[in-house]
Amino acid sequence: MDPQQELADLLKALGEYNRLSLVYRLCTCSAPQNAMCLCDCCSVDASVTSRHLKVLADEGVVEVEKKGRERIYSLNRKDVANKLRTLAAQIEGPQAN
Amino acid sequence: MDPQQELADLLKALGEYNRLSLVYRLCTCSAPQNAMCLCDCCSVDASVTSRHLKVLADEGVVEVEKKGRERIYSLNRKDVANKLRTLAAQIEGPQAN
DNA sequence: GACATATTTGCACAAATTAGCAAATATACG
DNA sequence: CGTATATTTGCTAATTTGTGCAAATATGTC
Repeated sequence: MDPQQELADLLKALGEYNRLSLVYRLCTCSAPQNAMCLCDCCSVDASVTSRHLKVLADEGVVEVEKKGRERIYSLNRKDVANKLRTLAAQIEGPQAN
Repeated sequence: MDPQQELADLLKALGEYNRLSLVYRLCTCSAPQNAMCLCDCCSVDASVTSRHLKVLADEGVVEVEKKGRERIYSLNRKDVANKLRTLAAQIEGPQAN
């Protein structure tokens, strides 16, 4: 797919309050979390959290691992950070002073 | 306003294809551009470009300067780049290796 | 098997978003 | 003043998005 479209989709995925809350939550937790635990950080129905997490997973922001009846989520830290930094560098332009 | 909400709004502003096109266009142009020139990079009506530029301006992504009947747009390079890098650092977490 | 917990899915709905077109506004220029 | 160019604004339509609730699915436990 168009890389620009992919980046736009990533930014859109991050650009929603509750999804960003989920990401922040995963940032600060050293251990991966299951969906119900993550559900606490945004005051919405569990089904909504489930859908938000799916969006984040589809965009590669989070990784999912099945563990019994739970889904354990963790951040794709390096990958997302690199994409954001690449964009930052492009926006900042050649001169870095 | 809630800083998390502000960041979400910034990311949402960047997370739309045509707006991201405008940002990229402003990235690569060394000189600031007026709206009609910027209009070329996304195949939409001028009024749509105008609205997209307003969104970007409201989020502090671009600066506007009136010059005659034109509006000259330029990127807030440092500011946007810093915000993206801050988020990248948070997502990446403590270990930077 | 019966039941509890975790998560997803179907459906409905309200709100937000994007887009286009025509009209309005602002400014330059003859 | 009349006209051309640049940009914004009002209106509308189509689409997407976020949400909640109930039902379905998946898995663990007794």
